[in-house]
Amino acid sequence: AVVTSALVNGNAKNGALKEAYELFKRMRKRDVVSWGALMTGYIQHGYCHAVLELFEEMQLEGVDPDRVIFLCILKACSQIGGLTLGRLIHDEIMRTGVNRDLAVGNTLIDLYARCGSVEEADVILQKLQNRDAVSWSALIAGYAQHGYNVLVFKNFKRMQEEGTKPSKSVYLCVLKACVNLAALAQGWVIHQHIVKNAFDTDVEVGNSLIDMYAKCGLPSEAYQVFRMLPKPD
RNA sequence: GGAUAGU
Repeated sequence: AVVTSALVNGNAKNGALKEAYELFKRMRKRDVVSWGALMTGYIQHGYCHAVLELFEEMQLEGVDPDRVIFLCILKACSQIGGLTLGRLIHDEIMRTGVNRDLAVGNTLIDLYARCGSVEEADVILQKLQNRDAVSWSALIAGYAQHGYNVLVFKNFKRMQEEGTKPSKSVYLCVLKACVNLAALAQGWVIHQHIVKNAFDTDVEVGNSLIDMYAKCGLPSEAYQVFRMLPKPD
């Protein structure tokens, strides 16, 4: 079962989902890891509904979910906006105690934030003892996506106050909030942060800086940033 | 032997 689960995983990750599934079906003793390997393959290729169907099937076989299964289901719910099922899974997670797991906590934050239930996402982050940069970026991305621009800034500040360095994703979200608010002064401050933390050589960050300056009414600075970006050779 | 955030 160990070897076959590894093979299922390999095939599933390479996008050979059919092969992974065939292999999986022929296993005589499938365990929770085999299910998890198959589900992560499906989720990584965007087959959310298939993951939910596999979950039904797994439960019918009497296999108890573990943290990886929960992660897959939560991610599937998050991607399809399945807040109702997500809440049910959340309840089950609370009963099993895996809610203190960092990845599970972060995925719960992502679920609620992405589905627009941002206050619930914030509550989970507050309760997550070992929250990290991913926890904050999941929350902040939710705020940015749903137009809570002021909360993007507030939480950008909060994460730094507790000593967590903003990641590239967070900077992209904050720049997006600057654009939404046409906040040039804020954008300039963020630009200084970005330079100080050496994210300015990153092409995606650079592109967002250009976008921000162009839309906030400072095309000359947009041009400067453009010129500073590394050229392909 | 399977895990979480931006594009």
